[in-house]
Amino acid sequence: MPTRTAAEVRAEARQEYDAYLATCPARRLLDRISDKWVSLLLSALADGPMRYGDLARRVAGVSQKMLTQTLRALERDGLVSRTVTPTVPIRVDYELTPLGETLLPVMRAVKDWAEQHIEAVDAARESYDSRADA
Amino acid sequence: MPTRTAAEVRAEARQEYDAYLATCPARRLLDRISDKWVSLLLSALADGPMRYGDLARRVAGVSQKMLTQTLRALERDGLVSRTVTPTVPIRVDYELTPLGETLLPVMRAVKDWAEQHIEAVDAARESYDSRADA
DNA sequence: CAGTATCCCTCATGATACTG
DNA sequence: CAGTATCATGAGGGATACTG
Repeated sequence: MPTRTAAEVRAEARQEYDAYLATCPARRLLDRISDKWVSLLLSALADGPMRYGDLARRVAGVSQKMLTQTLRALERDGLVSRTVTPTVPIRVDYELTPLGETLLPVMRAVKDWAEQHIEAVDAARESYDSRADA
Repeated sequence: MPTRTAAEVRAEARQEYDAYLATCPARRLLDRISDKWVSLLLSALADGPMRYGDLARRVAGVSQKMLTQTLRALERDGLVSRTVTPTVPIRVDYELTPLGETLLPVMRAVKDWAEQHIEAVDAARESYDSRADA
């Protein structure tokens, strides 16, 4: 009789794995940029600084909660800067940091692959589905 | 009195937005590669074909459900090929397709950015948190 | 060996309402 | 204007058990 069951061994492997994912740089970057709203906000900010309300309008469909939450995360990671002007009414500007700007080429690489190969993916998908339907 | 409330307008914007996201090539690629297990499987397969059980061991921590589900999705998208050898016991090999291999440079670009800039991100995060804690 | 089927539960997101 | 707080839901993912 083993000291640990197969399930226990796998559970432990998963924990180690999660710990690895939490520290793996590439994984962390993927998690960050693949967030639903991040790429939209970054590309909106690529054109220059924007106010909170401008972003809300530009990225129509985002809730206040997610807009704030996403911007805070980007600010925390040093990718976006937040500037408060304590006028009345208050004014807050968001802007890409130099670090944030270095991310744009990576986003572009993703976009380029997608635009070049998405048709092949769609064709493969259609082919797969037609086989499955048969 | 407006025909549509602000909430209705936003709800409609979200729908249009979701439709846009569903077709946007770059978005779809991001969704695909940022899936929790995809990058692991792709890099495992980058070294050559692997059997189902090999992948399960190599990517320790993945459940059978997610392993199968992820492989099926990759196969459907034409990124991975699945070859069944109906011996007893059955044997199934997975392998990157040529299309799947074109994805590796993109993954490398992500990895390179991460390795070059992750320290800056960590520093920003620490700085942000120490401010917040104050 | 390589899956499929089922249940369950957490977490992320969104809607809504309120505030400095 | 630019948020914060609270609540609800639903989809993703895991554990477990079963199968060709």
